[in-house]
Amino acid sequence: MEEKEISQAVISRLPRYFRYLGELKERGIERISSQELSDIMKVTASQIRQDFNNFGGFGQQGYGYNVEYLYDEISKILGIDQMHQLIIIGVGNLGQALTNYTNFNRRGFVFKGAFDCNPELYGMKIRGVEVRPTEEIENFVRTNNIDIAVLTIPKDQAVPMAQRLVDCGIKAIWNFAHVDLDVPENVQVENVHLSDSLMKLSYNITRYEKKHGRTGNGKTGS
Amino acid sequence: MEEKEISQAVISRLPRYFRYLGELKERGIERISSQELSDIMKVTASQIRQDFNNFGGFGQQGYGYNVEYLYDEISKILGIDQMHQLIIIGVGNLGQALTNYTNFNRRGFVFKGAFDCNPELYGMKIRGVEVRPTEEIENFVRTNNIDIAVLTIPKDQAVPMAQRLVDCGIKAIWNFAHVDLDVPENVQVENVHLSDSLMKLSYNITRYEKKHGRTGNGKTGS
DNA sequence: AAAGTTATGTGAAATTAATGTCAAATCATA
DNA sequence: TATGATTTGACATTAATTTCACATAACTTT
Ligand SMILES: NC(=O)c1ccc[n+]([C@@H]2O[C@H](COP(=O)([O-])OP(=O)(O)OC[C@H]3O[C@@H](n4cnc5c(N)ncnc54)[C@H](O)[C@@H]3O)[C@@H](O)[C@H]2O)c1
Ligand SMILES: NC(=O)c1ccc[n+]([C@@H]2O[C@H](COP(=O)([O-])OP(=O)(O)OC[C@H]3O[C@@H](n4cnc5c(N)ncnc54)[C@H](O)[C@@H]3O)[C@@H](O)[C@H]2O)c1
Repeated sequence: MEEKEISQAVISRLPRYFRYLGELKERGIERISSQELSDIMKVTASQIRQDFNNFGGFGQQGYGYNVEYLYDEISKILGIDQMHQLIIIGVGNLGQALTNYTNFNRRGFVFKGAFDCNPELYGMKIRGVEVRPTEEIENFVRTNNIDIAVLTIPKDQAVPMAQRLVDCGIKAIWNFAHVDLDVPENVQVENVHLSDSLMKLSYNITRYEKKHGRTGNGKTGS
Repeated sequence: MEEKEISQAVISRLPRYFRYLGELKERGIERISSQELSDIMKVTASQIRQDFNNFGGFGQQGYGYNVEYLYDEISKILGIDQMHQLIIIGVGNLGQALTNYTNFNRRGFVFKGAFDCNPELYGMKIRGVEVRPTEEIENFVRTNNIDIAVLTIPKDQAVPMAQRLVDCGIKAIWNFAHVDLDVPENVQVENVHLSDSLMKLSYNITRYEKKHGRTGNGKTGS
């Protein structure tokens, strides 16, 4: 059986489809055509059909797509029909914020453990999740079938920690440290580089102002 | 003068170049060829040259690129040679984590104000930034030359809040709420959809397991 | 059940992005 | 200052992605 590789460009769009379909579902809408979805989402109907067709025909000619069915299929494609066990490494500002966020749960992402190297944090509980010393990571990952490690530690710590995670059989790393991780291909990495995102925003501000001749609000410190 | 539009694909790569150049600069390295950078960054030398050339010739034939000069030029392109004034709207888990993060400062992104609708938070200070009632947003944005609003409020609040920000002349919105904002083209939006990012990770885990036939937490186990 | 309508799925065309190639400029060196 | 090595910038080529267009299947209505 020939499984063709789906491009990441397509995958990146799936969560957005999923979100819109979830909203339609909640509003009790049963069916939708690629054209209607196109109007709502501001992407071409053609792209919508192409995207879905990568995974097989979910629609019906003359009818369109069944919202609930399509929603379920996308959730299967994304693998969020299954539970994922997470641990968080680095219980600082960002680590705590993520652990406290309840909405990941609703998509089947469950925080099972939290780890830090700061002894003062040991035993502290965040939404029922206890903070443990980093020494326990390896054992915890293995005995609790952890899929994903969330890395919210300083960047110089992230590289060796990623290696430890790889060595104890983690499946994926959600990396918030501002550094590239070099891992084998059996470990998936998704980077969230917030500074990069902010810089892109800065570029777009600058570009717009250049193009439209507004030099800005005088600013530069003041 | 004909200013050709640079594709967002190129822009997305600039912060990464910037990061690597910063590291080279700190290590005291003066010059680098596209081939050397290619080896370090794992992108083709051709793409590096092509990317830089979008903005004019920064290199010298037979020599390569001057690290510091290139670093400075990219920082100008990204607009981070200038200060940016930020406000944060929604001082919850995520809002506080972001406000506490000192590294944005070093790139010229400065938090000038924080706003929430919860009266219990008014007057609270986060790294010297005082939390104010949302009613004061409009006036604050105008009198303090705020460029960027960071939106860390629930998604149903984000849409009307974005409208208020647009109306009082904000230049950009850094949106963490899981919803698409519809704003005029003079306002730049950069979305950080963390759930989308997690779903992509989930997809890649699933894809890898499908491809390699490991259904459970079988481990790499060497 | 037939006729007309709708909207998918698909292959082809167009566009956009990435990679490969090489002449020409500059560097290093003797 | 001449020579050979290096490396960019520009252009050509290839690959990937998006859009177009339409035959075809299924729906709806009479
Ligand atoms: N907070 C933000 O808004 C933000 C934004 C962008 C990027 N980041 C990145 O996220 C990471 C965390 O940021 P933060 O603001 O939460 O930092 P933080 O200092 O608040 O927290 C870091 C935590 O990691 C722990 N730690 C350090 N080394 C460790 C190790 N080897 N093993 C386990 N725990 C360790 C520390 O004890 C601390 O509790 C950093 O890499 C930062 O660059 C954060
Ligand atoms: N915390 C996370 O890790 C995380 C992850 C992904 C997405 N998000 C998104 O970020 C946003 C904030 O998440 P959070 O975890 O910080 O939530 P939170 O509940 O901790 O904080 C939200 C804050 O916004 C304030 N608020 C609500 N409505 C407001 C309004 N109209 N004006 C001003 N302030 C208002 C609340 O009083 C609260 O202080 C949400 O949209 C959430 O979906 C958060």
